[in-house]
Amino acid sequence: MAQSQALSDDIGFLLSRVGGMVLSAVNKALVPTGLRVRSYSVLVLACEQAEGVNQRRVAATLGLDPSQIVGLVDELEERELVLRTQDPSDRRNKLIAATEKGRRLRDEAVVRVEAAHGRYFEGIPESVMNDMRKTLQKITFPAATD
Amino acid sequence: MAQSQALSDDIGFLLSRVGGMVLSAVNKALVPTGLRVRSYSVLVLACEQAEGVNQRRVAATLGLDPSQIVGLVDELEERELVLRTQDPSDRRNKLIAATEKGRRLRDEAVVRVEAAHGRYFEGIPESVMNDMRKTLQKITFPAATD
DNA sequence: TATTGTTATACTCTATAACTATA
DNA sequence: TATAGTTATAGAGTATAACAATA
Repeated sequence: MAQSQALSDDIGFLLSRVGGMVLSAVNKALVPTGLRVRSYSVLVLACEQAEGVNQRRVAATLGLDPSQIVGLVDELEERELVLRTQDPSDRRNKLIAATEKGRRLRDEAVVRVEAAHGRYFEGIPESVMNDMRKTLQKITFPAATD
Repeated sequence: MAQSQALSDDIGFLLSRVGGMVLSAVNKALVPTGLRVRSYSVLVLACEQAEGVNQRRVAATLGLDPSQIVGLVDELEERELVLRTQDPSDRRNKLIAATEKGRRLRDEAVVRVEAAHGRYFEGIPESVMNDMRKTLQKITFPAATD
């Protein structure tokens, strides 16, 4: 069966292909905000916890090397969208927390991102989207047993 | 609803994330063949049609710019895995066709790729995988109304 | 000794424009 | 003039190793 499988039936090919399409569409949709997918993702994570997230956790969630987070946070910090503070309980940690300005930009950006997604996923049944979401979450975060 | 959505529920994020994971796993699995995902994909397409595919079609299927195909085909041609011949019916076209050596390497590579996929997708119900495959195909190739 | 964040570097991938040959 | 392939180049993303501060 592997022998006769066409490339267009290959699930890995399809995932990478659609992932790439969505990524570049979202990058285009984000142009007016001055964000890109990477910096947008960091900002969204910073908004999720009032006390802030440490860079290690951001790196793990995004699947990036911690060294790549530095520049992204630098950029957001310069625009005053996030604050980088030292964790008092462990001074090696830095906590990245969104500012009010950051939250406002995130809200605007989320709308743009959703609109970009819409173009790709409209017409697909809700149940199929939910199954796909759960499957992808299981693969991305195997620890979370849900 | 958009406002409260966490990044880990974002379907675009999940697709890009898993797409990237699979891509890099497949690249690692392909090391013994001397292929990478890109050149592997071109080889598989070249095997699909005995008469060969033109580079424009390869570019469209892979979602790449035609200029990026040139180097990939060069590489495969140097290893005698494909032949690049001129289409007699339209001499602007070049047809990329797999050699016997190319087909043998493809067969070996497919096995490695399937094994790499297995690690990510094992335990996911067949029906869910089929729905996901169909959904992704619909997004990638909207023309094929299937 | 191990961990967080940082810096630096080299490599791959991506996007774009311009050129040639054919139609 | 339009299309297939090619070349060249700049920018973005990726991977790795080494370092300082802290635990």
